Amino acid sequence: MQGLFEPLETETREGAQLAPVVLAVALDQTYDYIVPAGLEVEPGCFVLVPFGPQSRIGVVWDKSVGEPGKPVDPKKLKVITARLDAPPLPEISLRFAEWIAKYTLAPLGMTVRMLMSARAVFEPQKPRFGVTIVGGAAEPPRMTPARQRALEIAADGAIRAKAALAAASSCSTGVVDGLVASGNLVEVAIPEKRPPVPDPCHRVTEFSPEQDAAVHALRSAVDGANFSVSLLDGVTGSGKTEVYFEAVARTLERGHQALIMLPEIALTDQFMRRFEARFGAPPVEWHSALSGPERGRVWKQTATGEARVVVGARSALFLPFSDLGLIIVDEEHDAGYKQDDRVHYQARDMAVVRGSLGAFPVILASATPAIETHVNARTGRYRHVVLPGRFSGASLPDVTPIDLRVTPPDKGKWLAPPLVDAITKTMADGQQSLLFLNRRGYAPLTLCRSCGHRIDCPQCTAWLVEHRFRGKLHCHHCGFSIPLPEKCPKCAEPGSLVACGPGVERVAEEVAERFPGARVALLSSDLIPGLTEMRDMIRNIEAGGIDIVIGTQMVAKGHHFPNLATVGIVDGDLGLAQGADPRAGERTFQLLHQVTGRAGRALTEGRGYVQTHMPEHPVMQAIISGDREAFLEAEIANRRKGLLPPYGRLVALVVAARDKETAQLVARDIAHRAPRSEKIEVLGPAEAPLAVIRGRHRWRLLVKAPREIDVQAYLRAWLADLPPLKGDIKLTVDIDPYSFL
DNA sequence: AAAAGCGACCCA
DNA sequence: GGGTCGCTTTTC
Repeated sequence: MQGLFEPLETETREGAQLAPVVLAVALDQTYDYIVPAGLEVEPGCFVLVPFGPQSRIGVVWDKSVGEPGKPVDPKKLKVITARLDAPPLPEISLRFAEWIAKYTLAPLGMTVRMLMSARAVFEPQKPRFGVTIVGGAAEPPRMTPARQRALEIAADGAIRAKAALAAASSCSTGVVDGLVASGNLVEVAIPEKRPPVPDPCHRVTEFSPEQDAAVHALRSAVDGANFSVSLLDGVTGSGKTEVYFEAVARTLERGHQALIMLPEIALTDQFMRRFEARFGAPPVEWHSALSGPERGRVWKQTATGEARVVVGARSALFLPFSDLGLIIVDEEHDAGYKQDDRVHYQARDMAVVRGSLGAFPVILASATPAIETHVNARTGRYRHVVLPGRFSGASLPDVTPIDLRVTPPDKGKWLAPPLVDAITKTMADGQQSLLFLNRRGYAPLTLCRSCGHRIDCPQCTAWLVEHRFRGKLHCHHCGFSIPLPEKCPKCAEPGSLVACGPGVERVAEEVAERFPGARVALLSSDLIPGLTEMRDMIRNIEAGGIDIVIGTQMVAKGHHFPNLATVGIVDGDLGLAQGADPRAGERTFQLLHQVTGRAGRALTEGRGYVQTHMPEHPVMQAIISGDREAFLEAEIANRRKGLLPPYGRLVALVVAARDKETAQLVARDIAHRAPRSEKIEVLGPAEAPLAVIRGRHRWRLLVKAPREIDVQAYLRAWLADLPPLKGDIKLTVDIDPYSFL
């Protein structure tokens, strides 16, 4: 609900009214501006203001922020140029921006920037034009078959875009233009189309008794009309989506908006169809693939309340919802919810904050909840809603380890004999197989057989990855690429370069050799040009048009392939090597569990195979036995012992500079200046595992604090006393880091 | 975040 | 002297 804020009280001595304004720049304070006579501004509204030599858009705030007590020189005060007619931000959005800025130590201007992500909202909107029939006009002087067809289609009086009418009557837009010239059609503005309204009663879903209990629990959370967090915990295929749809339905019945967050937009197509089946209308989408005008439209619709249900990526959290009453975070364990550029925030945790500010329930859903979420559910901070078993009688796949020490693949090959046999059998049964390898490209390393040179990135500490389909070597950290060289760049020996190790492209090559008749789909983000192509491919797989799917982690998430019987994990050990990352085990478990869970979701019995060099590793044991609880116990005990999240808090500080010594010295100096504290540990500096990115050397510090400590206050005190950073030195602060590279 | 300000350096 | 380059400072 858009409430009225406290009135603005600041005034100059001459009596002119002042308004504090936050600008979308990296500054942590408001700037006061004179409100010209006759202009009405209220907190949350957007204004155009002069800022130094430039003109910028800002948000009128409801109080001064930063630089306390310092009176502004009245001569410096400038006047607001204009008020923009974009809908003002609701008060909760201002509080949310402040909260995140405080928590992440980002400047307020940067979190406000996230509230202004739809630039089109601030530009004068140009209506789109279309054509419609003119009643009673005389027949055009030269009637042609094409003109005839166009007029017949336009006869219903609807307004259509020129291109749409031309396509419908299979002619060029020239024909349409001709009819406009002859006066039979007229150009009119196309009215903004309103989003269709989802109907909570459109179709009633049949639930099993277990599901019914979960539905009831979530509905009562919505009816509680207050802040609460529920963990909806159920294996893949247990019907989580349909269950939380009922909470959405209840929210709609109570007249509030709902937000459903998904980690990956590629997932949305199947999701949209399920949503539409339940509610009779699609939800409003929000993600990075939207065009500028589309973003503007959605942004406005959330502000006016026309958008009832939004499905979106993490940035949807910053839409100006007028009356949000529920957030669902699907696949809540997914690391994609952590944003690691500009403002470092964890969208799942910020969704909980948003719920608390808006006094409404938040539902976290996952088959493999994050350890943090688990602990919160166990200690009663979150409600734990469990969905046991798979729906429609299908069982979870059996997972068989393939010990690569016992049955290794042939030399230069990557699929071990037992996995090849399983795929052969699956094909013979007319079912689908999925091969998973979380590595893009053809080979992660190219080396020279003659001189031993390994081709690395000139500006990062990383090997160049061969992408054979594109004929290039790429750096996955900075975007550097070179054409695939013919000879060694070091010793110039021709034909001496060899590809080492597998990427998905190489697995696809092996599959094509071994199964010449198979229809193969290769799903890797760098090989798919856009959202449409991705969706077409997924639909093709669903429809059974593919025998073997090969993919990176984008196939692990959420898809439902009814005919998929066998899942093979090419390298189960891949994620476990990341030594310093306390979440490596958990993440590998989640990923492997999600991938193997793709098999046998319909009626077929699913089978999973994990190729590994260490079948005795606890993560592998947990995957093989399916004993999630035992694994969780061990991980939780581990976290508690090591004071790792959620029992302790981590903050990563990274110092980066072009010069290695400078970066190291500054990092050491910063560590040295850390305020003494008995409870807080400052580790490092140590050279980052990815020591150089884009030519900048990086040194890391890790701060470890007990949960109850106000780590932000500690950091603020520490960083405020630091001498200003000179030159190209950059310091980034990452509260609750997810990446340890 | 972006532009103005300012000093260091280069050149003929 | 004029001009450019790169770093620092300022923005109500």
